[in-house]
Amino acid sequence: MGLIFSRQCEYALQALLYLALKPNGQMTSIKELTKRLNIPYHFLAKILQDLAHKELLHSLKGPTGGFSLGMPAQDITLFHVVEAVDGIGFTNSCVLGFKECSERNPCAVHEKWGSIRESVYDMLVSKNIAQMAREMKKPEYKPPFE
Amino acid sequence: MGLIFSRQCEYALQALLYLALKPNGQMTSIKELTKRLNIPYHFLAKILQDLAHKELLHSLKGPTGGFSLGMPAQDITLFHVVEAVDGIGFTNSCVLGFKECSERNPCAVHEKWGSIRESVYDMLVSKNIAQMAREMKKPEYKPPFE
DNA sequence: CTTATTTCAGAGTATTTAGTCTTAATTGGT
DNA sequence: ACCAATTAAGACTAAATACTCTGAAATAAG
Repeated sequence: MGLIFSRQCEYALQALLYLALKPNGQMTSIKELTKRLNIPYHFLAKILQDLAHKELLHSLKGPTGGFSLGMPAQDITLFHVVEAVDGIGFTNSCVLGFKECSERNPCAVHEKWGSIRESVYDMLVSKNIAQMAREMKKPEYKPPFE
Repeated sequence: MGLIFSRQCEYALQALLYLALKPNGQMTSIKELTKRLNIPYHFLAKILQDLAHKELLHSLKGPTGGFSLGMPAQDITLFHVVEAVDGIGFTNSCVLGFKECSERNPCAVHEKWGSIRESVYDMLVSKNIAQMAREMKKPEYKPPFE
């Protein structure tokens, strides 16, 4: 049912966005994240663990421990996250599910879908989470983590 | 993993397209369909059964029985099929998974995604399976059912 | 050194989606 | 009437995804 991205990926994006709003290097606990983002505790823990392995996050144990971004927020695009969590199979698969779909051998919506796919790709690479976090700070935006 | 549509939906689309190439009212057996489309027999049987319940297909038992389109091919759009099989949740859900995402309270990619979603919708309603089937008949197009 | 707090790791459960199997019902042809 | 071919139906298994639980390891603070 998840539209394009898995729920896991959505949660990852939400968490990274939340962390991007924090002062540089400040650690944030899973507890705080799940409380604000309304994501199941242990599930989020798994996801963050995974993101740490993939170096998108830095983690520290013990009291005062938690997670922080593994690199500058402006260097992390939506694409990075999606790639890390869901993979990028969508960039070359046929909407109708035909295995043999290609330029030479297109399905009936091959071209139309091609341009839509480009738009999606553009959206993913043109947005970094620093920008996005800033936009979400605007007063008229009531963030999901409130 | 399924890009946008479930595998079930992809199979349904492929089957309907195949049937749209058949002379009006001619019955086609599951056996023929699975052979040509390379879809697991019993799974396709379930899917077709379901499409028959939803009146997109007409079915007949017995020898010479099988399935045929439940209405003229030019009246069936991609949207009809997707709606029947997967539902149309994608028309109003947030890419980032925020529940509260709306015009008043947009996420950081709300507008960009909005226009992409419109393109997808356009693609789905502008194509009927008669057209699509015709395009697939072109000699340079090697259909998936060969 | 002890303790409280936190992530880490791995096993376990639940739900959904994908796919299978078996038996019954229908129907055309002989 | 009979037979063979076909869909109908429902229970079943498999795999993927979503989510939970428990115990261990790290570490900051007293």
